[in-house]
Amino acid sequence: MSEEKSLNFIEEIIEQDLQEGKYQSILTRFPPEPNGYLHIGHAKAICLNFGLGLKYAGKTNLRFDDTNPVTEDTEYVDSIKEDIRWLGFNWANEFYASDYFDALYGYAIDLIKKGFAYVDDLTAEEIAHLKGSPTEAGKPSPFRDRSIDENLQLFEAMKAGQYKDGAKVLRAKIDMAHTNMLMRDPILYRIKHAHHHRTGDTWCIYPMYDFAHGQSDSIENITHSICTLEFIPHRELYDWCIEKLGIFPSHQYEFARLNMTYTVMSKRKLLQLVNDGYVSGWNDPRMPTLSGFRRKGYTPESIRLFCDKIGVAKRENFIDLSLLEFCLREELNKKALRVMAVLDPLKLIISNYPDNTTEELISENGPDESMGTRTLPFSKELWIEQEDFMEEAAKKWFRLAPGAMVRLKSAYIVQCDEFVKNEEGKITEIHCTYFPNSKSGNDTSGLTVKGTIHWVSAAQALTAEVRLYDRLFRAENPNNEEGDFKDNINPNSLQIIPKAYIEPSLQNAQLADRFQFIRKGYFCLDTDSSPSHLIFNRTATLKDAWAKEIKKA
RNA sequence: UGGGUUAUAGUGUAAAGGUAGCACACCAGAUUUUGAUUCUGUUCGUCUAGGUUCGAAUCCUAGUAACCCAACCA
Repeated sequence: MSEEKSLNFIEEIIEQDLQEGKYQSILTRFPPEPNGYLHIGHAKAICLNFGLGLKYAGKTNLRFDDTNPVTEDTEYVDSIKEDIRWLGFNWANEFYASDYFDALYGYAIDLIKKGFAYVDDLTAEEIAHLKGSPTEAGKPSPFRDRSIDENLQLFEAMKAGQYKDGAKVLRAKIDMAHTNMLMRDPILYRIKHAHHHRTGDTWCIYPMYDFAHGQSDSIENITHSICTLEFIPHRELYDWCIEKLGIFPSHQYEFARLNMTYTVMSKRKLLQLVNDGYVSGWNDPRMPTLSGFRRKGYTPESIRLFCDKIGVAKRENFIDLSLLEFCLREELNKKALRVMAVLDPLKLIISNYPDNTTEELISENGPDESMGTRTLPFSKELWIEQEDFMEEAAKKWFRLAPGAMVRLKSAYIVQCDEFVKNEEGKITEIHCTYFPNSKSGNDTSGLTVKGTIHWVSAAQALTAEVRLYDRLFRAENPNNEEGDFKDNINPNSLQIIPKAYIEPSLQNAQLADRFQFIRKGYFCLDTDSSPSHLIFNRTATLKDAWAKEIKKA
């Protein structure tokens, strides 16, 4: 029953490289910039890079691309490491582009000496202006032809801190008329008198991405440097640097980043949601960040499965959020402990059940027998779900209604005799008769019912806060809509139920536990929870055929 | 208007000249002490127009569309 899975285009390249003996083994890297938290799009890149290392008996480095001290911080470094470990991957080495600042500086000197780089005194605006446009060639800077000695001197003075931010830059000398804008004398080094999270105040000049990334790959002997599509134009410059410097030739390959429905993936936008208070933080369960998914109750396995299913290719993609949810349910369905919780309570009184009596019933913890059983208290007064009763039964209604019978999960069959309504027209109580010989597992009543509902014994029920999450955006693609993406935020993305009734066994719930509140969804403890104030997050709903039925009508 | 990249069911992703397959979603049904799970089935696709070939998603020609590139961000 082995299912042969076809290779993605990067695996094909690797297998060919290995076959031809171009490399004995492969080395990949995951290169985040520590200026934000990792999101589900990063998970795709992580699974790809680390997965390749694992699949081909190679290795993968974690390298922080920390060349811009202004936006970077150790808070992000720590969160990124935590998230990668949580996803289940181990890096061979933890490196930083800042580890290579000396080497990079040396490379710059080398380029100057070879006549391939020069110091430019122009302002940012002037440089941009002379750069031309995609359809219009650029013009050379008046400083382009400085002598090698002068460039050397000036660059050293830059490093020594003799100039203010922006006063000078080091540029590559390539071709101001190049069709690739990036090749029009790109900036290699800029002056930033800023404190770096690792090198402190040692440097006041910092290399640009294009002068750091490829060389860092090269220094580490990365064989396959995998990045997203928008870096395609950079490859020419990547290769140019490696060639002019005569260093180890790493190669860059590009794949399409992940896009997903009902969310945004850009770090800039996520940062905005955090800073402007639309969410409680980077790890808000509505965020597409890995820390958000973790808090919401997603498992690393489900995210890895998702990354496996979406594939790797070069074309733009827009993945349905439901695929992620499918992967989640796929796993949780097998693992989650089944328990009962009533979120929107309605009192059910069993008229013919003895007063002041509690019965211990046995219920299975999950579909797999190995998950065992537990006992549940059952008594005369129960809480059931408001939505499980209908005053006038709809078509195909299997639940409670006047005269209707249902099975109380793991307990008895009851029949509704009457109900009580308050002045506002809200149903407050329903009265039933139970059939003593219909006890679950020992049913001799001969009755058959179509519906089974969950319940909690009122006397023994615990209370808990329950947080119900929905998608953060109401538009399938918030980026495509008119106006600001934030205008499309779903106003009902979080619904807090301050007092839900839950079965007593939940008192001992642990953070790592995964539950299915029967018929209501998958839930887990929130990090804010405490034994005296339990808080549960809804990880995902269950598929709901009845909800669909209603929609149709 | 220059350069680059990509086009296969609704969404993804396979098929390396030889039966267009798989997953999710959708729809219909069976089972069910969760209207869950599980199982079965239906519908739906090669960007367009030409050409080569016994045979084209695949090769050729010409179009078209989408995305990326003019940060001292990565």
